[in-house]
Amino acid sequence: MALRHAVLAALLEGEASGYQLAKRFDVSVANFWSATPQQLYRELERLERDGLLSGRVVEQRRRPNKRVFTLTADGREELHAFTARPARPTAMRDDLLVKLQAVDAGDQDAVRKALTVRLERSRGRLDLYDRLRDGLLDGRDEAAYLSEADRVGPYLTLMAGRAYEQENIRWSETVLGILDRRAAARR
Amino acid sequence: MALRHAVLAALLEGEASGYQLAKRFDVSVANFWSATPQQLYRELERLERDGLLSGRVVEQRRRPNKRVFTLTADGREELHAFTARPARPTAMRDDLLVKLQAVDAGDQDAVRKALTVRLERSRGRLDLYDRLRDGLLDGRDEAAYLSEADRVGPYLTLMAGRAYEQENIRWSETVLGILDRRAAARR
DNA sequence: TCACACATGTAACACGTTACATGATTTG
DNA sequence: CAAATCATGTAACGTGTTACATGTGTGA
Repeated sequence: MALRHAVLAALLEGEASGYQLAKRFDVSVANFWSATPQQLYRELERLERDGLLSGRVVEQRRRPNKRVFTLTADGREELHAFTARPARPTAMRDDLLVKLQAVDAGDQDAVRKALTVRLERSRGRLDLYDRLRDGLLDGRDEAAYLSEADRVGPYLTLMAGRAYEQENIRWSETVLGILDRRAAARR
Repeated sequence: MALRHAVLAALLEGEASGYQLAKRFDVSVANFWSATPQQLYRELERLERDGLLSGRVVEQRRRPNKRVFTLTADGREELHAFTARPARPTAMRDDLLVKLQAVDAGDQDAVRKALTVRLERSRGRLDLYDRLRDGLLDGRDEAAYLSEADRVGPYLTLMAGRAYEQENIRWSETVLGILDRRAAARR
């Protein structure tokens, strides 16, 4: 039941329509909670029905109208209560690692290819996170930011994403090296 | 559809019953694909029905009988084909990071508590992975192991788990430090 | 004797994914 | 003129979670 809370947490950044929320998830939230647009539309309806969000239609001239959603007081309370409930251990589910586990009985070249794709993706994400970080810091150093900012949550989750991608890059490079050496030794 | 392939990959280590497979997932597979016993029982039935596994009943004297499953030739082929299909980007879903994102509107102490629980868990997992690694290496160094072993997949995914938990430990410690300093500054 | 490990499942529900549908406007 | 972006959704299906049910054997 944490998609709800990921949505509520994302709306702390300010009101959004389903479409805008999907964008927001793509760039920053996906880092700790990924969701498809369809899930978001469904969840927004439920949250509104349950009184945790309120929606209103914004009429637009050269665009289709949109429905933007804002946290209600109940929504904020629910989010607060959620942070106090015990978190359950995270479930990892990584396609690529299943492939790597089976690499000795699988297609070596395809797995190496998949690793390079992952590596490139991680580099891209890291670049994005660095740019987002620069935007948050806005010239200040980290210590200054942390003592001035009234919200540190988004910064800390961003740093988690950065660390995760950096580790991913290091690990992928190591594994690619190992697989390449083994491939060379087999010829 | 990758639970199937995680099960097939886990059975590369040798035949297992549903119960044994659940244990195997807990200690090593959970690192890249977590699943509940219920999911495993369901999937084992499907895989047998589809001819990718064959099951046989092992009668036991002082224990309930068990059904152990083995990869069939079709199962190995399917696993090979899977390694060659494009992997999709991993979907992160982390409860704790949702809480951290909302920490400024949430219960600070509860979030710090949750972080220490996560930290302890990561330390435990890291210890486990170190012991599993020692078991695999069996006195050899990594280079010797990698050139001698006929399967490197399980070692490489284990190293992914190690790296992930190490990073988690570093990051949790940093974040706890930051939150503690902020809590102190607010008094 | 009490809790834990062995061993297998069912049922109901919640959540996530994929494909499709619609239609306007802006950018190349 | 085509492709991408804005904007919202439905339907069908596949996967994952939770609670429950059952019974034996082993070790503290």
